[in-house]
Parts: sequence; C-alpha cells; structure tokens
Amino acid sequence: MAARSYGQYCGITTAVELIGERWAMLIIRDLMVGARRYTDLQRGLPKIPSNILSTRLKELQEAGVVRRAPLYRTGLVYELTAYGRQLEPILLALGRWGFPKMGEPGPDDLVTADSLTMALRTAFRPDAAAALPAADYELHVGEVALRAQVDRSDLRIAQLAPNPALSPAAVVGDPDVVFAAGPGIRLVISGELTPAEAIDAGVVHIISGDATVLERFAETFHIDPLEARSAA
Amino acid sequence: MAARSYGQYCGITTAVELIGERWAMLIIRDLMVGARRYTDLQRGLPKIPSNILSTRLKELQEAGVVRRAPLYRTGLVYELTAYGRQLEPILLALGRWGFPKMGEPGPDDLVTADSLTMALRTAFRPDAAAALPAADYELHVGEVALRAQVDRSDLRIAQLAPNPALSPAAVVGDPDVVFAAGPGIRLVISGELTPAEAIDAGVVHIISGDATVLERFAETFHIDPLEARSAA
DNA sequence: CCGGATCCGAATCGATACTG
DNA sequence: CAGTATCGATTCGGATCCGG
Repeated sequence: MAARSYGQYCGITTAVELIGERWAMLIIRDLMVGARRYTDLQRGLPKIPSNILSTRLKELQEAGVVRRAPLYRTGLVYELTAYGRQLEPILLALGRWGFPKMGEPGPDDLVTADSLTMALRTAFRPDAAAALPAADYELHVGEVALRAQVDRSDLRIAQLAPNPALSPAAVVGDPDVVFAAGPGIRLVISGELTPAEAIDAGVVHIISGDATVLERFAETFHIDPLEARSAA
Repeated sequence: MAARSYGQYCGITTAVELIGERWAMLIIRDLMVGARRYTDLQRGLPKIPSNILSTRLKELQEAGVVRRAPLYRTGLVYELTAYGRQLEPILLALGRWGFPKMGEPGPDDLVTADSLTMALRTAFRPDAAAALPAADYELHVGEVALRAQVDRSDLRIAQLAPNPALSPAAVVGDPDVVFAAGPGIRLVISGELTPAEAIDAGVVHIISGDATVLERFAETFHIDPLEARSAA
C-alpha cells in the first residue's frame, strides 16, 4: 500500500508522506513519551478507529519511525526508532505553534496523560528553569495526574494516574506543591493570568503544599502566544 | 466546515488540525518562498485537484495561516500571515528529517522551482557558509533554474526559470559557476559524493564557470543523513 | 488566462462488531 | 491483548465547466 504520492521529489514532501497521514502525528506524540502497547495507544487516542491505528502502526514501521519490541514474556510494545525520536524538536515546535490557537476546549475534548506530558515539555523553558531553584510539582488535570520534577535545565515527568504502570521509574520524595487545574491552565502558561489570579479565578486549586511555588511553575512553563519561537 | 476533530485539548493536536490536512503543508511550503497566485500554486503542485486547493486555501485563511492580497489592479495572491511564517523553522526541520528517506525519484516525481528553493534553504548551513568566501551559484535541475547567492551566513535565492516573473528582485552580476544537476545532487548534499566525484559520475554537469566553487557549495549545503539535527 | 465551482467515481476514514 | 472484518459516511482525485 504505497502512500498516495504527491509526485514531488523533495524532503518536505517525503516527510509529509511518511508522517502526514491522519492520526500519525498523535501516535508519534504518545510514543514520544515512552513505549506503548496497542491498547495503551487506544486509551490515549480514544477516538481513533482500531483499523486506522493498526494501519498507521504498520506504515510507521515501514517508514522506520516506529518499531515493535517484546514486553515481558508475552505482550509487545511499540516504540520510536532513533529516526522517529529525531522528530522530537519538530513535535515540540508544532505544539508551541498550535498553542495560541487552542481556544476553549470543546465539550468532547479531553486531556490525556501523554498529551499533557508533551504539553509540559512543549512549554518547558530550560533557560528560565536553570535560573530558578529546583522544583517538584504534582499536577492534576481531570483524571490525569503527573509529577514534574525540574532540576536546573532538566525536566522529568512521571505519570501517576490514571495509568502509572509504565512510568519510567518510581518517583521518590514529596512534591513541593500539589495542585489541580482546568483547561484555563493555558492562561497561566501564556502569561494572561498570574498564578495568584488563576487561584482566585478558580482555574487552579492548591491541594497541598506551597502556593508560591507556582510562581516558579509559571516562569518555567511558558509559551508566549505572539513570539515566534525558534524550534531549538 | 469544522475540521474533523481529534477530540483532544492539546497544542500539537491543534496544530495538526490547522495544517495537517492533505496538501496543506505543501501549499505552505510554496508560499514560504513568496506570495503566489492560485494558478501559480496549481503549477507548483501539478497533482493537486483544483477543488482541494480551493478548500485548503479557505481553511488556511480561516486558521490565520494564509491571507489573500490584491496584486496589481486585478489579480490576487495568497501569502502567509506572520503566524504562518512562524512555521518556517518547522518546515525546514521537516525537510531535513525527510531528506534521508528520499531515495530515488519515482518516474512521475518532479522538482519544482519552489520545492527546490525550499530544499536549498533546508540544506543551508549558515555557520559553515559564514566561514567561507561569498559564492554565487546558478543551478539547473530539469526545467528549473535558480540563482543562489551566499554571502556570509546569508542566503538569497531567485528563481530564473521556468517562471521568473515573481522573483523577489532582479539579480545582478554573473554567477561564479553555472551547473546542471540531476536528482543525484542529493548525494552531494549528503556527502556521499564529493563534487568532483559527482561530475565524474555525470550527476553534475558544469555549464560554465569555476568547478572548484562546487566544493564551497557542498560545504554550504549539507544534510548529514545520520545526525539528529535540532530544528534551530 | 485567472480563479475558482460542480459533478462523480474511487479511495479512505470512522464506527462497530468480531476473533485468535 | 492485539488486532481483522465489515460497511456506511466522508473525503479525495480527476475532469469538466463557468463567469470575469
């Protein structure tokens, strides 16, 4: 099943033929967080038809972007190849580019653990973080719970819920702050609301810990809606 | 006509909904070179159905990526908005990413002026160029003829043929070298062939000027097929 | 020529059901 | 868990047509 060709001999065209089909980028986004089983991908992309997921995974393997690997004795996972991982800066740049156009979530829009993980990576500013003390956040959005640990310019994110099984490693210690947020959290990321204002507006709710640490959060995770940020 | 939603509230998803439809990226690629009329786009994308082009242009305007502008007294062009131009580093990074998978061109694959222009931008290495003397190349690939002027880390490309009308400005002076290349030029870009080898192999043919200037070309325009290059 | 709009068959996608 | 199979709903592709 050769992909429908655009009939052009060009690197951009080739890239789009490899990863431009519907759903492909979102599969790659989830695999960017870590290896995932078929059913993990289904949970993370609830609206993807099963046959499309199956087809895309085959195409992405054919393209050298994804590979199958055994898991335990029986079971298997899909994971990005080295070539697929090279898409990371592109995916992060796309996320920053799309951020200003997110608007309000539709009634059926949901936030998954993997999409939120990548959203935090998207908004992460290593340079800003390096100038701040280390911080340890626990963030709840709907059913999703993440632990984000920032140490200098290094970010590590673990998924606590709803599916902590495949998290990279056990997380030790206690977070500096535990907070819950709605979709309005994007206004904090964009700088339209300060953390204090977000708490007052009910967009963010402190569950435990030190609310002032959220100031650091807002500086560390930020996307300026107007600024053309290079993909670096 | 709301784009079919992926049902996720996420910047990457939003980006893909805005520019992920079939043909959209290639329209943007051509507009990245300069403003284009409807029929220019058709010529640059010979395989795009007219109704798809029309639909995409409407969607991209709706998305704030493209805008219509008057041209002369009658006539009109499509051009990227500032928001659309922010895609440039992403598009260039995608071109670099896809480059190693280009393989041999299919029998129906063609090279257009805009795709070749963007391919040169994709492969351009400002740092390498800055360390070299200025150079002025005239490159022919099939019917397409480009003039690429490199001065320090600055690259300017003008389209001489087949459609020089919309080129940004008249090009003055004579190029250092005029050469014709086939698709095998990618082996020079990748470093698999030196310019001398490419000439011997018939991949590159010197029409006039100094063949040794091609050494500079190979250093200036280069994509390492293995190296994971950041999108910066 | 320019800038599309319209029509229609072919291919893909989406939803659901089903299976080793 | 990891997919196929089926089938109606959409979209795409190719061609033609039309007003300026």
